[in-house]
Amino acid sequence: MADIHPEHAHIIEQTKANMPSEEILEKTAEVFKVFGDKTRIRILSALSEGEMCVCCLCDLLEMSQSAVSHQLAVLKSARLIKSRREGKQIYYSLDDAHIGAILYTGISHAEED
Amino acid sequence: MADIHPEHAHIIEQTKANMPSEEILEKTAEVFKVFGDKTRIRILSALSEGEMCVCCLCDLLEMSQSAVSHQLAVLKSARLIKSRREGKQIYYSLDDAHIGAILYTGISHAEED
DNA sequence: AGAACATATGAACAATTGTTCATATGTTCA
DNA sequence: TGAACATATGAACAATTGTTCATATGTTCT
Repeated sequence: MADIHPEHAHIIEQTKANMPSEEILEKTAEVFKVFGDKTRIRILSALSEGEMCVCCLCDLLEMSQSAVSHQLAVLKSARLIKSRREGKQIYYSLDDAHIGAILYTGISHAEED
Repeated sequence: MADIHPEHAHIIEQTKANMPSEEILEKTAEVFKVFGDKTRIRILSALSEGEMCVCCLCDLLEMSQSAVSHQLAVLKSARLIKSRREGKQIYYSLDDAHIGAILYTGISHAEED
């Protein structure tokens, strides 16, 4: 770690003062981390069309029930999706509109260039 | 993988047809993956205040020059940031306004509840 | 109650990732 | 040109992560 240049000290302090707390930055990274997996993005993208049961997701994604369930658990514990039981099946959907907005922002960025 | 229920086949096809291509979904996950690390979020958050040289970032984040440089390389190759040399120092900044928007969306979500 | 179905979950393993250490590259100034 | 400074980069290692396999839980229907 290099020495602090006196003329930079002000900028550093100023920037530090304006940044969100470490706790918020940590939480932010955790949220993005959950979005940062192809399987989970596929699930979220599917659910952005409407709620869907686990077996539909398995068929749609062509993945094992176990793999899908594990990722659904990750998404749910991060509160990106919620579930509702109807008889034997469990339907998942995006937790709120905010999630769709984050997803859409990321997809838009990926679609550029 | 369970058998496809006939009454679900339509929903599955419909959803699949509306989803972005696998390539886009893959790219989307990759972008979020880059956002999904605390050190990189801290760097992006600092840069959202304005451009900053590497040594300032090291001081601000209280991290080694090597660790910061490695993450700057990751951010740059994902085109989330860009750089500009001025003498011995190299200044980094967010690549475009879109990056700040994605960051802000994530931070807002983390700030809720 | 028991069979069949839908989903969840624990353990294990391969693959990926972030940091550290050591060193290389590129710039300025004497 | 050589010393000092600013940044980049390769190798190595620990830690984290996603999938598979096996099995458990919970629901419906007869």
